[in-house]
Amino acid sequence: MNTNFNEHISVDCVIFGYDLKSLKVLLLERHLHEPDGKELIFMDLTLPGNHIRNNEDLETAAQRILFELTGLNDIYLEQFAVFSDPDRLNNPKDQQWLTAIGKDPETRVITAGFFSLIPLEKYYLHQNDKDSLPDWYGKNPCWHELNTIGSMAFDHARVLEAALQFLREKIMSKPVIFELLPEKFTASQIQNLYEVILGKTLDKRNFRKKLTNLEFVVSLNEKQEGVAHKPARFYMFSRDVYDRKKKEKFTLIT
Amino acid sequence: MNTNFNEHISVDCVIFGYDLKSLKVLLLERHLHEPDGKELIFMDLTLPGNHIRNNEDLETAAQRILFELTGLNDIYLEQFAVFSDPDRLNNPKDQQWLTAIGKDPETRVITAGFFSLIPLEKYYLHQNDKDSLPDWYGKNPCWHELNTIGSMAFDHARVLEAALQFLREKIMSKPVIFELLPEKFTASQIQNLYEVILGKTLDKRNFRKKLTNLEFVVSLNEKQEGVAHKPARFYMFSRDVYDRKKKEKFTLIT
DNA sequence: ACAAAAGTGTTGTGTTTACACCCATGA
DNA sequence: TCATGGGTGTAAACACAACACTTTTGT
Repeated sequence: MNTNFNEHISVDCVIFGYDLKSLKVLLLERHLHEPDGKELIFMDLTLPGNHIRNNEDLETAAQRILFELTGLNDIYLEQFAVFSDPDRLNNPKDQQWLTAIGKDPETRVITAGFFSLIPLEKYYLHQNDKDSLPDWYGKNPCWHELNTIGSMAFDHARVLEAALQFLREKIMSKPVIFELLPEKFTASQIQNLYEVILGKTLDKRNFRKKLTNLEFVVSLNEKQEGVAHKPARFYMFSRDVYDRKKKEKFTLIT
Repeated sequence: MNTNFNEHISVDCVIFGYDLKSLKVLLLERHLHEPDGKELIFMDLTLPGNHIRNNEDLETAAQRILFELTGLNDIYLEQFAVFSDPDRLNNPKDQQWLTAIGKDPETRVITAGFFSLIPLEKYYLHQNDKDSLPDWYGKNPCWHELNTIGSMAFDHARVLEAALQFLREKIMSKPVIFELLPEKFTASQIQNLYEVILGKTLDKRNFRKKLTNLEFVVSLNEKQEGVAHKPARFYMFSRDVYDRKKKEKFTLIT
């Protein structure tokens, strides 16, 4: 087994981030230029992704590719689906692009979707140099608001939609919500996060009742400062306590 | 794109069946003979699986392969995980077998696991002719009790374990349990099925209370006949009603 | 008459929902 | 003193867990 790229298998990463206001997703730009000159033919958006190497696990590949394209390092990644439609790269734009970067547009490629959640404040994206990079390389990694995303490459709109659905189901049964929050967060922040993910509003009093009843959400003796209203108390998630009493079910929402 | 086999991508199917007593899984035998003669070198068990064709969706491939190997036709299949460890085919036995059937044992292969549930009584497996088939072809499809399974090919023990875990989680939130039952079933039959899948016993009265409260489980005016005890009432699952009121949550178990 | 499995209700406890007002801070 | 979001309690409805005896059938 060698370290070449496997031309049939790729990974794509859907990285969700939360800035204490809205849910965002990490995307790159895909550019296509005239073969000779600098003329831009089109630009659209793409998930960070690429082909795996033959000696790599899918997850290792996803970690590597994400790092290469965006500078994000060593973050929790989880595979959530595989996209295997034989026609998934057959839109005219995609065929044109594949041909332009020197690939055989007929090659069958399946992709594994990976998903991750990070608190925006904690990570910095590196910026690559748009103009010196070849067309096959994703440009300008950026966070995008979920509901204002333009045209996407390949079947990435579908991949994103599936990831969002996966996220919605996952937060109902596993404590992944905390991956999106800063270490210390207020009750309203976590409630707002649920609301933006699920797209519905929740009752404040009932939500807080449940929150404060969870033993693994520990209330700190620390409050917001410098806000123009009654300062809110901070909480944090204790994975220790959670692991110790996994049995207790995770129902912040019903 | 062509119809050749893709040497990097395979599918494996974990088909669970229930015979109103215990949970079973569908396996084939993998044989390895001396290159010349009829001498059997080893035999172990394998999930039904094979490589996909380049013009096939993963699910289409799984359907085709399952049919070719076992005769099962047009059954509900769902992808549940991908197995991509670069060393997944590197056990000595597997390397020997791959070489013997004329494959390059160094080729990287990832496999998509598919999973299905069927009521045993409704399906017949075709029997293939062990002795006239080449070694690369799975032999003698059979239902095996889950807790008496011998040595398995490749990483199939892991695949099976993952499928079982997936099933345990899935029955808690989706009405897939009914896929394992005959159209008409009794309360004890469905309770026993939960018990064998989850590996724990449930309270009869509480279970039946919940069962009869589900609007999409309709109670029939029909009873068992010829049993040496009080005959039990039959129920059936109405997908119609379920689809109409998806909102109501699916909790036969807590 | 016996064996075998079906069927059935109550009570205490915890969980969910719905709902409206006062509080602390900075500007 | 105003605007902003923080913070709190109760009652009614419902869901859950624990628990033991009677019924119907075939043999």
